[in-house]
Amino acid sequence: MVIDINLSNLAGPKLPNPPSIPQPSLARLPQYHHYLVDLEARGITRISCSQIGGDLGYIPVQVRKDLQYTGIIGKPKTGYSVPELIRSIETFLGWNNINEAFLVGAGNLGTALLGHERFSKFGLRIVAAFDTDPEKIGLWIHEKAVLSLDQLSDLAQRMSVHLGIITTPAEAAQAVADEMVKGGIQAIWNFAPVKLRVPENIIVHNEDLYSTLASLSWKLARRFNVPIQEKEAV
Amino acid sequence: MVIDINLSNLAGPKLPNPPSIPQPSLARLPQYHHYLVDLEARGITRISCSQIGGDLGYIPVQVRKDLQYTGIIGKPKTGYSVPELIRSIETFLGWNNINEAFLVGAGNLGTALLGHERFSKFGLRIVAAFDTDPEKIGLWIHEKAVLSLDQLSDLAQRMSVHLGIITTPAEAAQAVADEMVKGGIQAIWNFAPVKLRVPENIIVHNEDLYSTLASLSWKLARRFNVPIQEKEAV
DNA sequence: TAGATTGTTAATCGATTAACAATC
DNA sequence: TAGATTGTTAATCGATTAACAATC
Repeated sequence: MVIDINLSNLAGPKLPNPPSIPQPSLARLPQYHHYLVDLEARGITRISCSQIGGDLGYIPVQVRKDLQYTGIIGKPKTGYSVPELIRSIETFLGWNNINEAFLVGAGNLGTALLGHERFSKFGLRIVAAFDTDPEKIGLWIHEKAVLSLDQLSDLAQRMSVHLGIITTPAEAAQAVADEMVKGGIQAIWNFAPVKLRVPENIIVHNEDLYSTLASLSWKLARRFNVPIQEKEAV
Repeated sequence: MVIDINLSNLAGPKLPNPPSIPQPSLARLPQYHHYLVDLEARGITRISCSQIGGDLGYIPVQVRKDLQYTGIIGKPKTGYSVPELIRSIETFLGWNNINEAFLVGAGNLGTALLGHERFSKFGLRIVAAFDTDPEKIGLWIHEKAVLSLDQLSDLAQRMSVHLGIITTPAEAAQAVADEMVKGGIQAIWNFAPVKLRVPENIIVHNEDLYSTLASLSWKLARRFNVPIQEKEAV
């Protein structure tokens, strides 16, 4: 048995924790999961990579590689056990252990996330919201209290909440992130269109709607405004 | 002058329209844009790649390559003109021409997007919402009417709306996409965690929150449950 | 057994980074 | 001019895909 403990966490300017799975593979796992849960509901117990790939639009090898990262072992000729595969993905992603989270920014988007019950199936429970607007502080949104941002770092420490969600305007995001770090929060899910400056060891994931919007509008513009590109001849 | 018209749009199983800019670069452009607008507001008129990179956490070459795709030309020694660069990015992304969009799924997330005024600065105007829930049809959310999904394809054609936003539950998403395609919609911004099956020529971008959540929970789990990986010795 | 499917190693492809030339 | 910075070509790196071996 080979035990492989990675302690390179504290140093390293580029790889704070060399991921043993490529980011794109990681991002595809929930998609397989969703698909498999649906299969299971329909009573299907075994599945092959080609079948999964065919249904989701990937080539079989890619599916196989992705699934292998979760540690699943398939049987030649018959494929994988659907329930086993589901459990394997859930365990791998840590969806069995609930992460409690604080959300900052009780605007439209924040409210939407607070009301998203389904997150609890995927290891996420938002336990409280925070804001700086006195009109919002004291409200309850989807059964969660809206507290003053001042209380965040203290409460995060006392409740050992280690996940923070930022749904504030861009201008406020950095200050919120600073508060979160002060409170010992380990990971930040950032919906504000800003690159946050945080210590090395804090995990940050951006959900930047404007990036997607940029791609969409570029492609639409390209399609409608006839794709002509001018270049100065040399 | 070299004119380069790309007509490979209709065929090609892999490259429906070979992008002349890598997807990651495209996704970074809005970030530069945001940063530059802020600079401009502070009265700064010229900027170098190393400065931008230093502030946003990229190396200078990468910034330079990204910006070059927009067609901007800089001056050695002095860098780029801030206002020119802003305009260059906006033109490149097509943010000057407004895209009108239909949104389907007037739940929490849909409501949040309907209320997001800032989108209009980035070429997006959501003109109406749709739903199948009779309780919602007829309502007005953030000054936009909620109509019956039945009306979508007809209205999309008559108003030549070519962008659709899906904020329905996973189960409903495919049917909605089908309606959109029927109505002649060209591009879909999909927030449902499902891989949509649409014709080749339809542009689809997924905003899959569960992908991000997967990454976050995997990394958190990895951090807290001591990163030990067992492998069977050979 | 034969053949389908997993598992694994090698080749390809695209994005990032490095090295260097051009220019103000 | 000298030096900073852009522009461009080459090298590197990581993810995807192809080729093939192992196995039920």
